[in-house]
Amino acid sequence: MSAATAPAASLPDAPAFSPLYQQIKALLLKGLEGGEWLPGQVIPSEVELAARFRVSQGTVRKAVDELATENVLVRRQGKGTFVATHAESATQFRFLRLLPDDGSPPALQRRLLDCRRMRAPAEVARLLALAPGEVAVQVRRLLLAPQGLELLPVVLDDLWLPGTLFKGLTMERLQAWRGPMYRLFEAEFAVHMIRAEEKLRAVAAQADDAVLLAVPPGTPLLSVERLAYTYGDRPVELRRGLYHTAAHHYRNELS
Amino acid sequence: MSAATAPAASLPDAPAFSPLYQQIKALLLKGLEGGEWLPGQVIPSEVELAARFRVSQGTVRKAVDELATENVLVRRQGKGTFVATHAESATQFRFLRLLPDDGSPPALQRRLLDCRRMRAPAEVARLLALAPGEVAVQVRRLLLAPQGLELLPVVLDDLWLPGTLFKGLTMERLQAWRGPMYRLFEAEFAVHMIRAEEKLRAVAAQADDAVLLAVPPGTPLLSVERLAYTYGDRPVELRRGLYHTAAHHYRNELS
DNA sequence: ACGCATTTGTTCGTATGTATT
DNA sequence: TAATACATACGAACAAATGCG
Repeated sequence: MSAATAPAASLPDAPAFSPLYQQIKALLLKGLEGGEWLPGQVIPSEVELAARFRVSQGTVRKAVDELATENVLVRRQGKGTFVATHAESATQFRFLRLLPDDGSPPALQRRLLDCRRMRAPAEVARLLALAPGEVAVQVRRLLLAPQGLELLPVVLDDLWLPGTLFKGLTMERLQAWRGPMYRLFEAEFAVHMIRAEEKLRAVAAQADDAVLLAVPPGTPLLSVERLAYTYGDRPVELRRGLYHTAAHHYRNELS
Repeated sequence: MSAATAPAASLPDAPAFSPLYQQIKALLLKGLEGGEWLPGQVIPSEVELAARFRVSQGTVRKAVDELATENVLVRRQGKGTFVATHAESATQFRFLRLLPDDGSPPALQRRLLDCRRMRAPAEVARLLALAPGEVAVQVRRLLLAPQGLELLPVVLDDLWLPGTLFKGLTMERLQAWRGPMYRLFEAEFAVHMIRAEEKLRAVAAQADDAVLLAVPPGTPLLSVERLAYTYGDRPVELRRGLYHTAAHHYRNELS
């Protein structure tokens, strides 16, 4: 966006200029990345930040505004500005787009299938920007929806996480945890997901997946491949979900 | 969000208070809805608007800012603020999320299959907020992607439009049109899509759809049901797309 | 090629309103 | 009630991009 009128030669693509509020925004992000303020905590008030960075309150405000619209920060009038967290029920379903067709609120239960450490397969390593052969944690789980008196499997999730970041993530630890998984990652491993990219396609259920999802082999399933990022655009989770969309759908808003 | 501290009784949920800039925003939207400024045109400068509405430039600015982040307006430094349009190549693919797996830019060709006027089926009428039995226009088309030297069908689209708004929309008219369909709607029927909701699921190809998409019956397809809205949250298009996701995927960004 | 007017973009400052504790 | 925080609103000045004479 910036270097449209850049000199025709030499300089690769120098930023060369950045508005003050963008610089402040970058500084705030650095603070968040460095753990100066943790998810759920208040950051200093606008006047304090203005004093610290030697800019006007309005400039701080503009930086915070952008971080708030990106869901990195949350403003609360009269209380302060907080680091976003996956703890609150409001933000609970920020990354879950699967809804029941009947319009009822999502109410999925977890069933943990597996959790193991291993060398990351080449493709996984590439997407997570790991060195070849580096260790990764793989997690498998089912999400089940109440259907009358029963629980029917709806989602089969496969997760890959960098082993260095998730030391000590075990089956027991996951099993014991109540609450959103991303909240566990925040609280126990200091990894906070702020953004994700998803690729969706329709696929046919393989034999083994079909068993777990309790559908006939060949049943059309929605495949959702997610790459989730922390601060600094670092990919830290690869997730492959298979959604059975008989009584649920993936909702998206375009604008 | 507003009436959290409202008096416990009588009033249902009165807005009771709206910031100035929100009122200005509403006035701008009314102007857009009324056709005072058409897609692609400039709106008055910030100072002019400030004078007209008797508020400060900063207040106008905040209203315009919000409309710009909603993609209703587009700001261009040094030139002015413009009404968003589906004409420009930049916004061309705003509502198209299907991308080739190989990362190449989307390059889909159209093939019109059908265009007819008829009474809207009950379900279509309900979603488009039409009176029962009201006339609707149905359009069918294929989107094809170049694959080597051939063209392979990738998307089968089924559209429903309110008949009263789209008088004179014929097969010939569609056939003759070069450019985005939403641009045709803007230019010829004064209907501008600003927002859409999509519901995605995986389905098996029916016999007739399979023929058109050149896939075996039962092939998993991505079903995308879109409801598109104009100003004032009026639904004006129902679209059901079937995507063959063998070499393409639906991309989504979460934040 | 240059400068000028216009328009949005950035930055500052100040005052007041509203929500929370 | 008072203090603190974010929210709204105004005003002013300069920078950067654009288009025109």
